Amino acid sequence: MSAFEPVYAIVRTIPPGRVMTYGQIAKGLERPLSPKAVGWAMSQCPDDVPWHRVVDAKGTCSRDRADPSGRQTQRRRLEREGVAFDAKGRLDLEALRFHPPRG
DNA sequence: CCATTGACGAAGA
DNA sequence: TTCTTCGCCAATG
Repeated sequence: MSAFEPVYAIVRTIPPGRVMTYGQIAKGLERPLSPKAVGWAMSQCPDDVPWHRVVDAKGTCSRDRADPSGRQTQRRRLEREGVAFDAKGRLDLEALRFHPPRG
């Protein structure tokens, strides 16, 4: 099993149509990591994690280097949940950012 | 152990 | 607003 389960646990709490950023997750952890570490964790997340609900701090989709198609997949999945993107391919973080309970 | 890479973030120009 | 630079933690060679 992965040592990043706390990261996956948080991502799994994000409801459909909502998003979180890598940095937000990183700081929200009981034992905080760097946003890069969270990105690495997500790169090998299990299949039951809604990875598409995690975007960068600018509200844009990620992964355009490893798998160019993945970026489209993420956007498609989010749009399917009702998330709207602007002309620059960004979403409204202030409105869509999910704030998980800390307990 | 050192250097490079990776689904990032904030600050400076 | 876009691009560059540095910092960050973990994995890989």
